[in-house]
Order: sequence, then structure tokens, then C-alpha cells
Amino acid sequence: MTMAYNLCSSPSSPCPDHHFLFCNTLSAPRPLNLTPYHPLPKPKKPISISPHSKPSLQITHVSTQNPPSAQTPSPNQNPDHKTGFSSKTHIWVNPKNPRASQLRHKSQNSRYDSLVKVAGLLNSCNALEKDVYSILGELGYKIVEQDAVIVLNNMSNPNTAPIVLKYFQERIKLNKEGILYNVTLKVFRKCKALDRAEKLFDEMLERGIRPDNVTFSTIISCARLCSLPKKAVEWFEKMPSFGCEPDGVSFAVMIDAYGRAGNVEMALSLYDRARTENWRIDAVTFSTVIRIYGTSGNFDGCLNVYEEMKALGVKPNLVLYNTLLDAMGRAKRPWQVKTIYKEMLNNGFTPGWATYAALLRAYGKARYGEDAISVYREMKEKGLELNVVLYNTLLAMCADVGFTDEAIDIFEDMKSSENCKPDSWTFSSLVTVYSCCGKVSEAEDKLNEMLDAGFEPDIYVLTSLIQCYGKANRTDDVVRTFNRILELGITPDERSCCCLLNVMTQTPREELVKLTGCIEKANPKLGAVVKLLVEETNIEGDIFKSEAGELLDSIGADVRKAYCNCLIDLCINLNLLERACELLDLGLTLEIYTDIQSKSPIQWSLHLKSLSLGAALTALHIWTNDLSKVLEDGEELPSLLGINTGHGKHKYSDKGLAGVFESHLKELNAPFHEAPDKVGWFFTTKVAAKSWLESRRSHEVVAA
DNA sequence: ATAGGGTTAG
Repeated sequence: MTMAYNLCSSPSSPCPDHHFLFCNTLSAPRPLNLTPYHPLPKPKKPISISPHSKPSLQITHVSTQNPPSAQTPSPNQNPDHKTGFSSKTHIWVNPKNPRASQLRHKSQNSRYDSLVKVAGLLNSCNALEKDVYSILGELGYKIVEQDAVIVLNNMSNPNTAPIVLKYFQERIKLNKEGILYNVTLKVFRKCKALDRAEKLFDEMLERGIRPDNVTFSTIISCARLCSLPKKAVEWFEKMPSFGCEPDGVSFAVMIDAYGRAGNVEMALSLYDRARTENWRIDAVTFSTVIRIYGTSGNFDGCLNVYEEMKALGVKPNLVLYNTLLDAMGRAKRPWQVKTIYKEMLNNGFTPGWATYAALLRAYGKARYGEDAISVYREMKEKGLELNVVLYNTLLAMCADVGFTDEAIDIFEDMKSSENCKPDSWTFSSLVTVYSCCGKVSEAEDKLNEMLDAGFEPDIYVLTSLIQCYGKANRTDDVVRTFNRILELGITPDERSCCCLLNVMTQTPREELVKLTGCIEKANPKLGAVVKLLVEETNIEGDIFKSEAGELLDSIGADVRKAYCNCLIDLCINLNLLERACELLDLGLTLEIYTDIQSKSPIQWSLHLKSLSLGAALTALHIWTNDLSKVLEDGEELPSLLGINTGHGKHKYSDKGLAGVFESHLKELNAPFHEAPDKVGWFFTTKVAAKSWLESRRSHEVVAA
């Protein structure tokens, strides 16, 4: 017998234009070069790897020389051959046709699937030689090394895996025993069992099997997964003594190990070494390095690595794009996220779940409400499920930008989804949603819904509710809710104190005393500072400033600006402009506020983005004083003066700073006018500013 | 899928 497939390439052939692969639906003869492995000597009978399947359906008739059934005619004998028609039992497939490879895959799949099934049985059986061997016995005698690799590679039970290894060692003539050890190491890695991996390594040496780079990278990544970076280093350093030169993958694993351990410096120095030693660094390694830069907050580092990669001619892959998108999201650079995402689509990549998750996180964090919602819709259209974290990210964004209706829809969708349930984060975002639009009873309903769902009230949801009552000027309910926090044994945190402080900025003067009591209980230091303001205590020199400075030093960097903004707002409400200036000055000294004023030869600017209204007015007051001083000193103003209020996506504010600020500028008769083409900018000319500042000064003189 | 590295967060 010659070939079981027929190449009809001769001009006289009935099918001159095509090469046909002769396929039989019962037996699947196939070209030799496609045979995945070569069991030698060739079995006379098909190897039964799947005990339950009929011989005729087995995939082991891969040997083209050995059709499994004598009844199967060879193509040359096939009476239908010349006509090109298939008989009932045969189909003709062009080998260049995708169908041919589909059929090949199908036949391989059943073998692979059977071996995977066996691996599944071994994962859940007792770790007894008797039980393990009995399952493996089903494979029959004619198992080959590759079968053993597939079985072990699909295992996850660290107790049965060594017995399986032993079985194969006994039954198969192994040419590459090291491979079997390496896949068994992978099982231990899956279970984060470094001690077992190390034991197996010793056993390997005892049997005289030489470890290779695969062995080491598997053990190193196991140590990484176990969060044992020192062990990872130890194994990495062992490599040369076993004659193993670390290669690209070894470096990649070590870079990741250092990165996960928080040792950014070592990770990056290895990356440097890999570069200077001219290792071919691939996209996987680059994405690891980008992730390390991203999690350590060096976002420009991410982009530099990305540029380096492109310069080296390495093509980005989907994971790399996902990592980069995630990093730019953390960096709060949604515009960069958009650019990179566009590039990714242009390069033909299809976004996956991780891509959408990165986009949602980026847009949510940056309060790009419309963009976040459209990502959400796209995910729903594609049938991609969101998890709790993603839903909560969306809902938090809705609360931030005031998307009430969207939040309600998303919450309904979340409740109807199978795999995820609202948690206390969800409810607290919803309470915030209602609190922002002043719907007190709806906010209370959400708290009750949360309790009905079996959650304990927590600091987050109660803080959101305090915010809600505060906005509605229900001071007694604020106090009641705050006391509830204390009664539950919860210690108020920085955010809840900040919330109380924010409520104070919206509360009439006569009710403030009720809230100072709460704040004193929550944070005595803050209580003392607030009391100095509310009681309008006259104190000497810099005592207030030093008290406030001590307070701001004692709290986390993430809430410092919020505290400072609230305290200044409180001052403005209480007509304590001097105190407000002291606080703003303190904020500048402590670098809570930076770059409020800037100067270029043609334009001086006041940047009020991220300042509260009170802080913005205080900054304006100081700026105008500074400008007056310039005139007094006989110096020149630039031709243009600008105030930037930002685009106004502020939490808990309907219009944003820009809207409110405009009316204040009018009140002050300040000649600034909103720029039609630059959102959030107010401009005036040197001439107008000069006359305004001079008239202001003469008023002051009159007042004095 | 068929011996080694990467994307899941608030």
C-alpha cells in the first residue's frame, strides 16, 4: 500500500486543478507530516486510549500506512475515485481547504479530550497507587511519551501527580524524562506547592535527570506565585551551576518575580541587563515591565518601554495593549487610553474582557461618563459579563458625575445577572447617586434594601447617607447617622471626617455646633481646628496655622486637599477671609496646591482646577492683591490675563466651578469674560485689568 | 491544548 491520500496532480487526473485529500469519515488517514507523533513500531491494532469509544471512532488510525479496517478501500481502489464523487463512507477534501485541517483537529481532539478526561479523573481520585494505576490502566499498553505529557499537563492534584509520574516512568520507555518532570513541576506550581517542587527537583537529580531552563523557570515562577521572591532569586542564581544559561524566559520570569515582590529596582535592573546583553525581548516581557512601571506609578516609564519595544521591531500583542491601557487608566490619562485603544483596533486586535475592564476603569476613574457607559453597552452587546468590581466602578462613576437614570438601569441589570450580586460598595454608590440629586427617601430605601439583602451597615454607606442628609440640610439626621456609626463600634475614618467637614460647609451657622461635637469625637485634632474657626477664637500669631498644619500632616495624602478645601470653604462662609488665606498659604507650603499661579511673557494665569469655590475665591483674592502690588511697584502687566476654572466635573456640584465662579466675578465687577472657544477659561486684557484693579484700590481707600 | 514567562482592578 502506498499513500492513503491521493495527490491528483497529473494532467490526466480527473481533478487537475485541485489536490485532494482522501478522507474517510470512519478512519481518518492523513499525510505523514501531519502526524503529531510516531508510535513505533506501528500498532497492528489501534491503541485504545479511550476505553469507552468504539474502535472505529478512534483517532489512532493516524498512521496512513495502516488503515484500521481492511474494508476501507485505498483511493486507488476506490471505485468512486475516478469520478471524484465520494461514496457514502468517504468524503473528498482539498488539503488546502480549511475543512481538511478541521477534520484533522477533530480527530486529534478526541484523543486529546480522552487524555484530558483521564487527567480529570486522576485529579479527583484518592492518592493511592491502586486507584491511580487503575485509572491509568484504562489507557492501555500502547501509550507514548506524549500521552504522558498531556495527562500530567492537565493535572492539578499535587498528591496524585507524583504517582502518575511514577506509573509512566515504569510503563514507558522515556527518551525525554526531563519533560515529564517539568510538567509535574507545573502541577505543583498550580497548587503553589514550592516545597513539593523542590523535593521533585532533588528526585530528578537522584535519577540522573539534568534540569534545564524549563525546569528552573517553572520553579522560579512557582516561587513567585508563592510570594517568595528570595527563593526565586536563589533558584535563578543556581542555574549556572547546573550548566544552564538564563535565557529570555528566565529573565522574564525573574523580572516578574521581582516586580510582584515590590522590588521594582531589581526588576528594572534585570530588564536593563536583558537589554544590554542583547536578549531578544518579546512582547510578554515588555508587558511585564510595563505592568511593573504602571503599578509603581511611573506612567511615563510605561510609555518609554512601549516606545523602546516598537523601536526594536517587536509587535505588541493583545495582553500588552491591555496592560498599557490599564496603566494609562491608573495614570488618569483617559485621552492616552483612547489613542492607544484606537491604535490597537487599527492593528486588527479584537478587544477582550480585560480590554473592556481596563477601559471601564480608566473612564470611570476619569469621570468620562459617556465613554464608560458606551464601553458598558458594547460589553452587553457582545454578551460579556461584568463582575461586581466592574459594576461598582460604573456605579461609582455614575455617582461622581450624577448619572442617576443610568445608575438605576445598571443596578437593575446587575441584579438580574447570574454571577454577581450587589455588595455594600454597590449600595453605598447608589446612596451617593440619590444623595447627589437630593432624593433623601430613595437613599434611605437603598440603605434598607442593603440591610434586607443581609449586609451590615458599614462606614461607606453610612458616610454616603450623612452626605445625603447634609445636602438636604437635615442636620439632626446627620448627627443621628454619625452616632449610629459609633454605636456600631465603627471608628470613623478620614473619609467620614471629611464628609462631616463637607456637610459643615453647607450648614447654617446656628447649627454648626451640633456638627463640631461629632467632629471632635471623630478626630480631636480636626475638632480643635474647626472649633477655632466656628467659635471665631482670636488667637495670637501663627497658632491657628500651626494647628492646621499639624492636622494636615497627620492625615493621608489622598484626603489632604479635600480637608483643606472644606476648611477654606468654612472660613469663607464664616467671613474669615484672613483664616482662608492662611489655609491656602499652608496648602501651598505643604504642596497640597501646586501651580495655582503661572506666568508667561504674554499671559499670566490663575489655575483653579480642583479647588473648591471657597478656595478658588481665596486664590482669586490673593492673585488680585498680587496684581495690584505689581501695579503699585510700577511694573507692567502682560497683555493677557486668564483664569482657568477647569471643565467642571466636580462631585456634588451641579454646575461645576465655572458656572458658580462666573457670577462671583460679576459681583466683584471683575472684567473677565468666558472664552467661547476654551472651556473653563475666563480672560481679560491688560487695559481692562488695570482699570479694574485701580478702581478696586480707590474703593478700598474710601472704605478705609 | 500538546514541557517554561504576561492582563482581575475598588
